[in-house]
Amino acid sequence: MKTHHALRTRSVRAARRPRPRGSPVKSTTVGATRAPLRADAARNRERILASAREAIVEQGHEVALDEIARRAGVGNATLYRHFPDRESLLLHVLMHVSDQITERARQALEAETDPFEALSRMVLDSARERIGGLCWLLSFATEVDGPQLAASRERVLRVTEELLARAHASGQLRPDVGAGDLLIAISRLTLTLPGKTCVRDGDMARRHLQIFLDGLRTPSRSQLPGEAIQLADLKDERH
Amino acid sequence: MKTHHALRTRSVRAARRPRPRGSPVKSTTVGATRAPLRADAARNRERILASAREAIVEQGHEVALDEIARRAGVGNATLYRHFPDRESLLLHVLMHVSDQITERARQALEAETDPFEALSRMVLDSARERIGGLCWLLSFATEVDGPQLAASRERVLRVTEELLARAHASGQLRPDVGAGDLLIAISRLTLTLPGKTCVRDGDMARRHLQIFLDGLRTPSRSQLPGEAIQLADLKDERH
Amino acid sequence: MKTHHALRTRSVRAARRPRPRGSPVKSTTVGATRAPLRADAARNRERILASAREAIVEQGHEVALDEIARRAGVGNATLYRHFPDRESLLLHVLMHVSDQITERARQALEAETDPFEALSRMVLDSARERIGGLCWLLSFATEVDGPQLAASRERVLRVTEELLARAHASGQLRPDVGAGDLLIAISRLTLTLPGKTCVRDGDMARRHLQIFLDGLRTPSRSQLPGEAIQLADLKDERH
Amino acid sequence: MKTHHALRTRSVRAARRPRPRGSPVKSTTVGATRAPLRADAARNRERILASAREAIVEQGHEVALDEIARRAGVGNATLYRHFPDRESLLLHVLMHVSDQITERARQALEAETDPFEALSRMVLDSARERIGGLCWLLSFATEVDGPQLAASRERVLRVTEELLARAHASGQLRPDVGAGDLLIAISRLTLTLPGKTCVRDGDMARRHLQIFLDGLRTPSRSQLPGEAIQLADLKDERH
DNA sequence: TATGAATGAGGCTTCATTCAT
DNA sequence: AATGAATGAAGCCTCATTCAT
Repeated sequence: MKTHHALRTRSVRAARRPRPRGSPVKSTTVGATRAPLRADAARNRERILASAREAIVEQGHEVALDEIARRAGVGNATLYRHFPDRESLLLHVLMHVSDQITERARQALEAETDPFEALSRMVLDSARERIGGLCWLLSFATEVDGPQLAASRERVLRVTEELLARAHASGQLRPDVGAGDLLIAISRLTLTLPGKTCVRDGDMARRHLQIFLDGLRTPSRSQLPGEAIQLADLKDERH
Repeated sequence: MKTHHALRTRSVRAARRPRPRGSPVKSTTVGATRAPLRADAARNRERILASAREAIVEQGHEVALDEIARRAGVGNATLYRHFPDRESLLLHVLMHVSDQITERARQALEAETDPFEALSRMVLDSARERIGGLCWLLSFATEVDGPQLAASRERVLRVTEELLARAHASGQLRPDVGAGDLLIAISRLTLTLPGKTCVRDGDMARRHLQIFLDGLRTPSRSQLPGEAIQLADLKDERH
Repeated sequence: MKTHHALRTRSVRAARRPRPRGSPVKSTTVGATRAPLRADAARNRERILASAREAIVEQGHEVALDEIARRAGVGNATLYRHFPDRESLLLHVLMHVSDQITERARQALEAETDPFEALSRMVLDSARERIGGLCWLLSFATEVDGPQLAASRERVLRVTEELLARAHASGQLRPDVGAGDLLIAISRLTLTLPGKTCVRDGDMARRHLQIFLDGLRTPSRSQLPGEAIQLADLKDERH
Repeated sequence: MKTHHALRTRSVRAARRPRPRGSPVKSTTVGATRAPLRADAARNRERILASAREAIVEQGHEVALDEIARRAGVGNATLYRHFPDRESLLLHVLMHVSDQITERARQALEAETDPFEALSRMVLDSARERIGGLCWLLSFATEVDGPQLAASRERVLRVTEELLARAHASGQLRPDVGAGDLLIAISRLTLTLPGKTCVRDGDMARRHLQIFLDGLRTPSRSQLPGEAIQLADLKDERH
């Protein structure tokens, strides 16, 4: 009875119960704020998200929710008011991260004239977000928690493809890599290692991302096994 | 964390005893099986180790021990008999993995004439072991659980340094990387991603390791931030 | 017993945290309720303590915590919320018992004019508390779990010494006994016997305590082996 | 759902299963050895009993059976061959203790001319056996494990009554105490205290038994509450 | 609305007992 | 006959989630 854990490694029970749907997911980024959301409530929400991200980076993606609530300085039930369950919270953190990467990638596209430089900038900026969790977002369901997550996902995918397309076009990027390769590799190289509270983790991630980028440049120094991982390959692989 | 017995008679006894046997752990590499270990028991032991590795690869390093026992087809207590606690089991799995990597690296050193090829071979072979757990082993205590782990650790470290030294000497490897860089990057790029039971994970790992290797070649295509991570940097980083 | 984290991510987190709150333990004797504690929570807490005492008396000090929780009519985790572990619960039960004995001893000191009568009254009153657990309290660490226990311990010790001192001074108490003798003997003669749920246990305890008291009177009817057990002898005997 | 634990506090399961009867209980003392019992087997049996007694004295009556087996230097299954379950082992230990006390009491009866001296000697000798477990034997079922336990029980009861009868007759022993009082008090005052590995425990027991004896002498220094506990009072109180 | 408290399921570990050499 | 190994049922503790203030 294999259980393909996803964002809810912690509780198996959740899978058994009827998902308590109907949670008022509120957009965290740009348009269409569903509910106006009182000022203090909004502040709480942001603090929870920030604490969650911080806690995950420090202790891994299985942090206790109470720990997150404590860091945010709110009661645990408040956390649940904003995010009906663990999965929801994590997804929103990922969305947040994703959106920030998207934003930076766009800036890179605008600011950098050299396509490979733009790509590099996006990759190295991603390292700053630390959680190698983009992968989850990418490989994870789109419609699960409303269209916002899907949108967020689409945004980062599209901008990544754009970056790659330009880099490919410029002839600086080896042709046998796809957006999937890039995103997965970023995820992995920035993933928090279990059992390590190594301070230099960030440094290492940057070093290794740089090496990876160097390996992406033309002329290709090797023949890659398998085929380029495209965006489509990252969809629906779960379960 | 001082434990004051007396009020917790329940669980104290075990702690008082000098731990019956220091786990009969027979060396997984060379020879010298410590304990004769009955035929069926030995089979169980191997099945548990195999199941553990498999389960960890599939579900992450936090798999329930009961799950591992179930996969191995033994009772939960049997698992405990062989490995007195979670830590012990994981350490033995890591040791097993480490030893196999060491073995392959040695073969690469012998068989390959080209130093960079030898390095590549070792790196790509590592991917086959999947668990990006080497990192733990490397950064983890040496004397804690007997000399076997220390030995295992030293072996993989030494062979890695040897590979790098030769590659550096041949001028094919960029000079600003150390054994720490290599091992950490391998760990990360082969780490099982939470939430993914993606079948092509192995393929991806190999692709990305190859790209990483390409980035390691001379001439250096960039200036790396920070300093080369050496082996010493991986030691004692815990706690 | 060094614990090396990293390989046991599962259970480690809790240990890392500085233990959320230092148990809201309101003083059981005088005043100064530390934490306001909601009405129902306070009720639960009292019920748990009462059930624990009852269960210990009936089944010995190794009763399952789940059993205690069941008797109290609360979930097992609720018990944990109030008392983070077995030790904590038992200590609070002991504290409660100790404080009651102290209180009664003080009343005896005030009310009784005859010093030996005061002593007798304290001893016989102790029997009513049943749990021969004072001994633990006495021989147990003082600073370990906060100052409250230390205080509770000191109180009962001091009042006992006072009672003995007066009885000695009056010439009614044989000189070769100390407070340690008294407290240990009380502990033993009121200890719940394993395997007995004998209803007359209390009666027996009182009978035997009375006989013991008679043996304490002057003139001494024998020469006691060994030396008088003083309070200091009861300290730090653990581990 | 109160469970009246007796000799098997440890496992509740045992109570659920059909008692695996038919164990070849062999007399440990005088007459009628059922099975000849090979020499080495007999030696094992004695070593197990001795280790059990020692372990119980040191660690309480809940020692792990494996611990006892280890002390005896035999495999755990060997222990089970001799004593089909925990209960059986404990009962035989008690029987052993009981028989030794009986023996000493008889010697005291013969050797001492003064009846109270004889009583004292028996009481103080009992302290040497340490386990305050006689009580179990006394209050415990008689027919459970064959007639031998019943016999052992009867023997110690009878000799105790004889000692008391003579002491009463001599006018040295206060009249309001019975054999039950004596045996229970001995049990309690020699009971191993949980959480204490106090070396002076034996000293204390002797001191307190002596004080108790002094309290038993005439002239009575008080009026005892309740009635004298007779032997009949100790029977069938369980469950 | 926000929060402290309650809960039950589940994980890890232990141990009495049975099985297979 | 003796033993090492296996087992399943608890026990203790944790934590995601729900309730009641």
